[in-house]
Amino acid sequence: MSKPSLPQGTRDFSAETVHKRNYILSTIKQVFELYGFQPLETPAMENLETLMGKYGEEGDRLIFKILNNGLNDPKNTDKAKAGFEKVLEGKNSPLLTERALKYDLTIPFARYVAMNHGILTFPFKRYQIQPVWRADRPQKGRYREFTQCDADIVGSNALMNELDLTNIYHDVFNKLGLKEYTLKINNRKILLALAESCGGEHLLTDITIAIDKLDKIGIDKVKIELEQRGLNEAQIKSIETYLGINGTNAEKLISITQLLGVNDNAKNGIEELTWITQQSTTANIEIDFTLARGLNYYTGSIFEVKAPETVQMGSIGGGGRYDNLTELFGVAGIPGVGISFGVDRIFDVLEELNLFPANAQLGTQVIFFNLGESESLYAYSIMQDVRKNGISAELYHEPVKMDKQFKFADKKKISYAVILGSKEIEEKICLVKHLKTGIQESVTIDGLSDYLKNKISTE
RNA sequence: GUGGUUGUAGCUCAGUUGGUUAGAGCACCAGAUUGUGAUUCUGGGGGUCGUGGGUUCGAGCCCCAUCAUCCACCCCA
Repeated sequence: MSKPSLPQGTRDFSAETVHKRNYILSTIKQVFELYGFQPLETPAMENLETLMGKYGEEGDRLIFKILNNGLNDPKNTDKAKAGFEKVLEGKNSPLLTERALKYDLTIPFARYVAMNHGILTFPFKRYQIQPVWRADRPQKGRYREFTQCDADIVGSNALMNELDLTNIYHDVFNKLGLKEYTLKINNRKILLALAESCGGEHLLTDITIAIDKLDKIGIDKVKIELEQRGLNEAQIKSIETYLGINGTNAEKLISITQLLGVNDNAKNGIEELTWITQQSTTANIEIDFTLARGLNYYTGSIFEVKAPETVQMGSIGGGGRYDNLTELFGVAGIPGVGISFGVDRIFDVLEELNLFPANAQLGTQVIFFNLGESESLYAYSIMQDVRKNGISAELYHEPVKMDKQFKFADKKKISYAVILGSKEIEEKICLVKHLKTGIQESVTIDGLSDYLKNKISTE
């Protein structure tokens, strides 16, 4: 047998990592619920048909497909071969694969809303935290299995929802200690107006894909890309002017009105942006007309969250408004707006800035040293009392040299050691040693739980 | 999907133009030390050199394949 290994792009999470991830996830969850969102979970797999064609050609290629069972049954041989022929042509075939792992949380959510729109109360606010899978080539900060963390409101056009979502970002990042984040905001209607002023709505996709890369490749290369996508010099010129707008939020709104204000779509978009930035009380919101976001289903406000500039990290969250997500599943007229947190990247940022609180990684708090068979049995009964008081405790599993027991405690980052030997038992006391400072105190056995509770809470 | 990088002990790595029985530091275990973490000393366990083929008298080293890794592109979180 060969050495055990993990599939490409997947990870095991150690206790420390799980504790830290849970700290992030429970913080987000708490805020979501505070804003009236309810949880939803959907299966790991969906029917392939549900997912295909929803993420563009590239996306279809990256969906993990699940091979049907029973293909080796002789009565299925012809079907399997026919299906295989189709796959060789680059097509999918239900003869071979009917199910796939979910690729994101949005499409399964849309499917859920389409299936249940009769019984849901609108506006429907749900959050969802689950793993998704993509058959992408892994690299820095990119995995084949990763956790998405979404909140959406469907069935309402009110801009109040956008305001709520920006405040959720603010609350979450403040609770996580990431006060220097930037929430970039733009409106797809303004981009649409830009496309129209350049010659037509059909240019929207090409323009958004190109300017979405501005951050990464610079203005010159964006111009080259626009040229390759078939735009002429005058069109590129006006896009460059658009991208050059800067200043405070208020100044940007004036500039954009001068540039595109005659266009109805632009007017709407600018109105929406103005309202959101005026109502929002946080200083972290920044209008950014270069923000485009690749996903084509966005139709109104779009968001993206940047980590503080001191850390080299792409976006740690994003979202936007869409008009007709459920139309794909035959239910029209349900608009929505949503946001997403990039949990893995937030993890890396908090790690780099050392923002995890010490209690985010707490394991065992107290260890009882094992000083012999009868002593340890006595210690065990005392330990049970300590556990009843909500303090996580363990007893060293065998009577070995204290040196070894100290090292064990050290490795497990346990804060306190309780020494309870024959001498102490006789005197009805025990010695409690704080392992970081080496300070040792004598405590009565009856008072041990209270002593530890007090110590741990004031640490 | 395209191009490149790396893979040797638990960890970090060395290993000469292919040549005896593959090394170091850290970690681990035991003893010096049978109730207080250090230091020091002594001894010890650990490797099918990612995997499978090939070339060769001989392969950790060369060739092919494969798996994993990291990086860039594409795309995206």
